[in-house]
Amino acid sequence: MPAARVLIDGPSELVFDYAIPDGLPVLAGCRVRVPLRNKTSTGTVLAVTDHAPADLGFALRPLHSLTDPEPLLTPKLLELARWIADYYACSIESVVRVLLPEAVRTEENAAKTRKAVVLTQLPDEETLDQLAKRAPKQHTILTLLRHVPEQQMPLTDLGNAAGTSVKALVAKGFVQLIDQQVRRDPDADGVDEILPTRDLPLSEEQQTSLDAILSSLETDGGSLASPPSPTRPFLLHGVTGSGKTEVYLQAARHVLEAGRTVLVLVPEISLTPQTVRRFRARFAHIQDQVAVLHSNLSQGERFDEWHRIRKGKARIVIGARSAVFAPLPDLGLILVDEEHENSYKQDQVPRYHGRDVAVLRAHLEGATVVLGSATPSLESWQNALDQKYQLLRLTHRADGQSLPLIRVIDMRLESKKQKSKDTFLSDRLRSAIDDRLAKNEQTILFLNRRGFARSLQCPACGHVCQCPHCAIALTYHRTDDRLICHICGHQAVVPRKCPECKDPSIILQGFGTQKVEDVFHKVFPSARIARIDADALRKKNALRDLLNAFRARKIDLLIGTQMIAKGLHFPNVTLVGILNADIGLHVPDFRAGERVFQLLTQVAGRAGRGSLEGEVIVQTFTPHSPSIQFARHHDFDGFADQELEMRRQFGYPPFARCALLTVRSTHERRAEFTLQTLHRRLKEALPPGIELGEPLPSPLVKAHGQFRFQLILRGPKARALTRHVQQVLDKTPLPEDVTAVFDMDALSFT
DNA sequence: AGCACGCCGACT
DNA sequence: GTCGGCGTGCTC
Repeated sequence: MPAARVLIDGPSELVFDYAIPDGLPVLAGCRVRVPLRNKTSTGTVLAVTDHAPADLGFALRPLHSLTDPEPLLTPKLLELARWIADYYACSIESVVRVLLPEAVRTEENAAKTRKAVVLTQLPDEETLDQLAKRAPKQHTILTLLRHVPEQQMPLTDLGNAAGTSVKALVAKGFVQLIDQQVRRDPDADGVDEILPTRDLPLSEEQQTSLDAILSSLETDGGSLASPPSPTRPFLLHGVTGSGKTEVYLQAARHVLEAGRTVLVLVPEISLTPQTVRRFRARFAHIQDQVAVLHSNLSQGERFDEWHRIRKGKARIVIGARSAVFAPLPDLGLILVDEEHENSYKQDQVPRYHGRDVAVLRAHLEGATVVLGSATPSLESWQNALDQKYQLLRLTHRADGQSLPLIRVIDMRLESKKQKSKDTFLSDRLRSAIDDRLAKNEQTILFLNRRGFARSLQCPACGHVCQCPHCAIALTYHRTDDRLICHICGHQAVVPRKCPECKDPSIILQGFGTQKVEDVFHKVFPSARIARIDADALRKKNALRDLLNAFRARKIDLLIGTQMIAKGLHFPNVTLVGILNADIGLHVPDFRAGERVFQLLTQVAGRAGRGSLEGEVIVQTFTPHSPSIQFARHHDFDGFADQELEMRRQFGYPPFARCALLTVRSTHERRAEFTLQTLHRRLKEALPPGIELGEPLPSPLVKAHGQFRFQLILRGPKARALTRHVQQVLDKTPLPEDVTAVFDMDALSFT
């Protein structure tokens, strides 16, 4: 008898086999109801076999029924899940959980309905006249219904007092009450009005890129007769403002016209609304076919969007990382915007990289994948150099503007000149801002730090206020007048005197967006200044409102963190100031230089996007660092060359695969000892080529009340690395209260 | 001896 | 997650 392997719903990872009753069309990916002990549970079929496993020693119980007639997961998505489980050393169950999120599985989230009144039979004129006199309310409702589309409207739209009148009309047989399905639209409150756009004329480079993408779509068919064959992924390297989006949009149009579907990945949830709007505007005639998928949707929204996508009602899906699993049928094109962004890597199990999964999914589905960036990751860049990816380049800005002029200011000289230790505004930047204010042009100031000031340090004894749960300094937040830990959120009151030496002159160190804002109000009293960072944006829609105000030129000076580095397009911005370019350059991470280069390039790209020329002023204490110098000359190739040389020399990615094994526990000794044990076992029978790092305390020794120890593994082949670690973990029971975490292709080493 | 409670492993 | 078996320990 055939059997089904079923993953039971719920937080546990139970997988059991069930017999399939005769005639029930159970396929892998189906949702089923199964007996579990003396109850009924729901679950997902992972696989179907012809015969039950032989050595069980008991008869399989038969599964009850299918919840949906068709499988919710396609064989290709299940294959993707198996690959991810294998590659990232996690259970297939954990991957299926992501493929088929809770909100999508839960039947309570199924279609939301509301009562609607529908006109069934209009009474004759005579009756109508009578109603007008005797029951004017009923008459009004009938006349209303006559003139609305489909002659129906939601009950609530008739006002709260309509109930009795409607009841009377139902009794007379003129109207009926029905349950109307309502779509829970995640973008509903974001849409003011969408003005349709048309394809823009393309530059020569854009046209060449588009042609290459389209020809790959043609050769790989999409015809039903021949299954599509995989094509090489494209790496679209386009300088900031070069019009990558226009290439995406036109490629998407061709795919949609060919009857296939499009998946668009953006690095952050906050970037989805603007992308959705751009696609809805371009595809205005089918704008209800645009769906949004990310982890901030409500359960209902998620349910509706997911099922709309699976049924082919939504043919364009836009979302963050997890949208890579969108159940699109006939997938033709995957666009990964800002492919270098680290946020594509999930920092929980399964620790997959959205970009890499996109490449694999495209391969499995015979779709074309385009990775776009102004600053490609060195991993993707090396793949292009190796001809694994096909490189497409946009070297000019679309509007013919030149890239902004970047000036580097040596803050060491500036400090001497101004005779102050915490200078953050150079004379050059100050006069540049004055100049823009006079010309009524806009400025963006970028600062890579949250909060009012970094830390609270005693000038007498050097004591720094630290978080009791995490080994980092607390950050002072002025609006709350509190110290807050940026790792765990712990809050503390500000001490009046030093907790160590009782000196009352404890002072604030460093500077954050709030302090910068304060100082700038004093230096530029006439300027309209606003601040954008995670703290200022707790309110819903705060980001959208602020950006709208900035676009409408109600703000002269925008101060912000990372957030304003990405994808924003403001034609009137002619000056971008980077206050502290060094931040992040001195962290213990081999990708530090790459991150600073990316950040500077992206932020600088916000300047001069309109008809006016842009200028960028970079303040730094290390003006000669390669990241800063190459960014200054807009020289991605030069940066990549020297950075790749360094990576090759030291055996870092992309020339080796790199993984991180972390052990956590509330007991410091237990965590350390467990990692040492794992290290010893990993060392025994270490496959050739794998380099095993020493067990060390994590750079952030303590976080969330747990002690962390880690080791780094490197090797030429990801699979060999994963397999070895998996084998050791499988046969090493962990002590109580100890967790081990394996992160393949780790991007963060803290 | 009889019963309450809580831990722990099994659930196909 | 949830059920039930079983051991512990307290009470009748």
